[in-house]
Amino acid sequence: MSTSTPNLEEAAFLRHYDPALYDRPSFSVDLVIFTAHEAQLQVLLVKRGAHPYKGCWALPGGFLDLHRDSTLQACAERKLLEKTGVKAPYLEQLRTYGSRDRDPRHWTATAAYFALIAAPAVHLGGGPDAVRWAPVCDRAVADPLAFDHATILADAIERLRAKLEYTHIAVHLLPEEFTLPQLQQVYEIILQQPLDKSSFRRRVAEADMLEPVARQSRNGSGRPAQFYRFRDYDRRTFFPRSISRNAR
Amino acid sequence: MSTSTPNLEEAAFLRHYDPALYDRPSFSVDLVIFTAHEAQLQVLLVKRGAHPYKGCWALPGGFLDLHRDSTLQACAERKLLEKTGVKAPYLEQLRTYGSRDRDPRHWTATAAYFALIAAPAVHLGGGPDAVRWAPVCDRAVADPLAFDHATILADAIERLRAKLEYTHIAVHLLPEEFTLPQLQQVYEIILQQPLDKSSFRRRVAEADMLEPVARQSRNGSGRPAQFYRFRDYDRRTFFPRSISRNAR
DNA sequence: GGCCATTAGTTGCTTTATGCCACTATTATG
DNA sequence: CATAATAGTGGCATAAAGCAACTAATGGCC
Repeated sequence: MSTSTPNLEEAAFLRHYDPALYDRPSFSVDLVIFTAHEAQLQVLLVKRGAHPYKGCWALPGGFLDLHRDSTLQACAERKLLEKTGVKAPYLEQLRTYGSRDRDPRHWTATAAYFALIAAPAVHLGGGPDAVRWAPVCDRAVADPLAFDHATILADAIERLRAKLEYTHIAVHLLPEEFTLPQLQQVYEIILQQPLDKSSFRRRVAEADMLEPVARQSRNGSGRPAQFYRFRDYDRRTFFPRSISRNAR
Repeated sequence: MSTSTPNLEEAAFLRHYDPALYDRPSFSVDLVIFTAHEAQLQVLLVKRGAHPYKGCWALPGGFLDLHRDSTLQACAERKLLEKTGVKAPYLEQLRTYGSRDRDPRHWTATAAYFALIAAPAVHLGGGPDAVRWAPVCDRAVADPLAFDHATILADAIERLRAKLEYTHIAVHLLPEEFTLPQLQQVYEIILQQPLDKSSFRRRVAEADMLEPVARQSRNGSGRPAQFYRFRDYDRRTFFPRSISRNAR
């Protein structure tokens, strides 16, 4: 990214030569990387090292590399790998934010993606940037975010909540093998309301998404819980009803 | 839009001058404009007058104008107005498609929007382009479409179907005043299955979205139907359950 | 006018899903 | 061996959805 102002004479020439070439917004990809950890939904933030918003926390991201990235999705996958060192089990485009005002320098657009990863999978601190997990509380994090990243984050949380109702993406916030109480806790963390155990289990059973594995938890006192594995990561099936109807 | 190939020497200079300026994909906005007409879901297509895909049907759209459009949404609104002459009651971003391959010339990205308008509202044939409504059958139209527009269309239909289940956007496919049988027909057209009249009306009544107006239909034989008006275009309320559960 | 076809709109019963709460099961701990 | 703690099941009251028969209001036709 450059902070120099365009040479207007040159720009005018280029515009004449090929209008489509010059009339392009600066285009980047930003990531909203979620994990569920310690009874909280958390999002990965990086501290900006350059102006504008220098020193401010922001969503990880960066500009497209037209030579390396053959698709937008590939660019998002590359940046995710660079930031977290893992290939996320779930990565989905959120939407694209484009306006003259979102960056004080010029017209910019950013394609926002959101990713779900299991908390233990990530080892931060690889690069020189300051990186941290920030707990999400009521559609936002405690710190102010650069650009329109607070809006992007709020939209991502809304999308995540909505998709929890009719898809099984919650499993991607857990390790490959997990228990039903763990899964229910993920739902409760994200929907921010307690769910009825009996109804929750009935619904999960009806969806027929999980297969038991020969393993049981040993978490201190109490009856050990059965571990399960998500049956088919490719299949996109739906709950017959909204799961938040199981609220108590 | 230009079909000339970039001057590589010049491009290299510009890249040196401002890497962020040159490393940008060509960026456009495409529209999926839906209407419900004659018991079919229809989508607006234009015939391409330039290469590539010259003579092929395509979704309407075009490049951003960084001087006129302050946001992506504004650009979509402008193009919609240019194509249809109306301000659509519903316009929503679908997603952005970007890859090296979708245009044979170079790396391109397009932000796709979908719009819903009432059939009688539109008067086509304003511009020199060939424009037509194409009936949608099973997530596609009869003709092959330019670029990846068939994919975009399929995604738009999927989004429309999904949103029909939990929002009231269907009303935007009808004139301001409409009858319940008309509304039910819109649902049946898009979901492609007959719905139970009694359950449908019960659900619409529970949602409390419509207010009756002092007007009745005179459509040939049969009892005249009550007209209604959508109560609040701004409010985003939801059906408590998926409406397609009313399938017979 | 009277009958019929046609479409709009209502009612009530049956079936299914959900909310709720109590119950059993299996472990650790003292 | 009792108790606390967590996992998991069962049953019943209530609410919603499916289904089909019913009434209502219009135009067309004799």
